[in-house]
Amino acid sequence: MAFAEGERMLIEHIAKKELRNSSSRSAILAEFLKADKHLTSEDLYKIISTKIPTIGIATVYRSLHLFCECGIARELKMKDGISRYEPLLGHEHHDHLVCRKCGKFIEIIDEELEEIQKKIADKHGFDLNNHKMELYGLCSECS
Amino acid sequence: MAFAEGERMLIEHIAKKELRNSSSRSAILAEFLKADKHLTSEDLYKIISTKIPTIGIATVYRSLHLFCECGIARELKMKDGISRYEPLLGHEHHDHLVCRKCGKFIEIIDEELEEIQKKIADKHGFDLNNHKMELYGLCSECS
DNA sequence: TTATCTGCAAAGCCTTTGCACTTAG
DNA sequence: CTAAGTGCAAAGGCTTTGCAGATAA
Repeated sequence: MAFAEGERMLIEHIAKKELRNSSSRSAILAEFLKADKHLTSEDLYKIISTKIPTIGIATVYRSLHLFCECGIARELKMKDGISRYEPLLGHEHHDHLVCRKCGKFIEIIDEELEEIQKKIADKHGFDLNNHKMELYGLCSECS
Repeated sequence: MAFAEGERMLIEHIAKKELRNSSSRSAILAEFLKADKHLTSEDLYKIISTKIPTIGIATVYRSLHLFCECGIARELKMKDGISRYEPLLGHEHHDHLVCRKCGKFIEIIDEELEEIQKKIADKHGFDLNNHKMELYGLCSECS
């Protein structure tokens, strides 16, 4: 279960860095994992606010950064300049298909693609450890 | 030659949109194409400033947007949140290999990759018209 | 107790916009 | 002359940071 795993990863990270457990952070993590999709800091802030009305958006940002550090989340800078954060747990390494009209976001997992990426990196002597691919177009409903 | 082509594209766009020719804009275009690499607005602003000291960065931004509109340039939002603009002329459709350490930027052109992207889009009923891929890792000199 | 965590507001940073002036057509 | 282009400074929008009070250990 993603939640338990995420919680474990966060706790480990906190232990390693000698940070502290906090109820706000746990709540933010829980909501983030529950949503299980790409969220902006604002999205997450709104969700948390319904549970913890006094929370500040700075805490959301600080938590998201922490989640990225310990591998629970990944930050994506999209075309609109707004960062989105996506959970990595239970999602294999993937890319995105984005509809230019309705904004639909589809996760792609493709073996063949991964292989080619690796091949390209090798050819240029790169030691690959991350990548980002976004395909933009019109989805079947919008075209 | 990229410059002549870029100038032609800009002029056509200007004609179509009933805009006007301006010396600043031409100078910005010339420097942009001369650099022939990824530039931030700040980079380009500095370059132009040496030729036209009175120019404002707003004009650089406005020009870059125009170049993107007419297909001379493309805007890339990178991990650091700063937009970079790259010339499209004389460069086939390509992706990027980025070194996480030294920032080296390599353009990739790969037929096979393009095909797979198309295949993936088809599978999901998407009509693809754009994509962005960045592979992050360590280059041979940095690893 | 002590260092971390938090909310708040202020500051940062890149980018855009309003305005009055300039300039192309 | 008219509408687009420009520089400047101010405003925007997202994100980060400083600070004093709250909280975990």
